[in-house]
Amino acid sequence: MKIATYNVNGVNGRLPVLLRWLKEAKPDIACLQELKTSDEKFPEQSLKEIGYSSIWHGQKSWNGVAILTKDGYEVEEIEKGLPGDPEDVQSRYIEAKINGVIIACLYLPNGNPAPGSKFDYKMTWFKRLLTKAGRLIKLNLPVVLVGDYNVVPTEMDAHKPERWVNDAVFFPEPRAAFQKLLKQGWIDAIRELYPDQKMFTYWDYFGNAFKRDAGIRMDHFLLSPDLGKRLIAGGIDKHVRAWEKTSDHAPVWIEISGK
DNA sequence: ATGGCATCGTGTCGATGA
Repeated sequence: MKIATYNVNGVNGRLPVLLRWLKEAKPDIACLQELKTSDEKFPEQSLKEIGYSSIWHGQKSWNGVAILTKDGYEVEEIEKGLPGDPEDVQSRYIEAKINGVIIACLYLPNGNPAPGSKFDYKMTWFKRLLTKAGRLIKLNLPVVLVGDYNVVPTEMDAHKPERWVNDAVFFPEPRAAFQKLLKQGWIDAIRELYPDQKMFTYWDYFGNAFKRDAGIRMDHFLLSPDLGKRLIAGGIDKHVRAWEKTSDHAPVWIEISGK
């Protein structure tokens, strides 16, 4: 089973790129972030026409997450919105059970400018995620905690770490929180497959960042321990970042053995 | 220290992102 994640940065503006990538990559499950659309304007029909069913948690203009599945899979929606703060109106979390696997699709707050209130929100959200992740891993079920974490875990995950030291994605606090997730037992799938390689999932639009390969790795697949044993392949669809009208992120995918 | 570039909305610029 192939599972992918893609921060589309506007699902309607990006629709041609999204459809082209789906037809090419053919993931069984695709988790999307930064839909930037209200629920009403989610392009359900266009995705249906190429064989994907969707569940989504949208929000006008900002944020938004979705889980797409190839027709034929049964999707049991579990939750929209991350628990822990009823006042939080931002759409950044959606969870479903598909084919016996719990898929938690998330878009962690960026947190810039840091320090400040947005950074505080990032860390509060991260603490709620740690609580949620701790509960999920205790279920002893196959779980995928996947999406745009807005965290560059280590220096190896940045082309030029110095460029990011004043950015919330590279601040010590979110990096420490990411390490806490790993300590819970989650496996960073891409790092597991490529322990020594610089692997990027995001490149700035400006300064020819993609051509210079001046990227960072912020989109992550965290796998529950049992799923980690079923990990057989994974990668980054870097070529998609070179397409016309493309997102600043590239899709990331993994292949899990079994049904 | 800043901007670079791109998205969305009801706009022709501001807010947001990273």
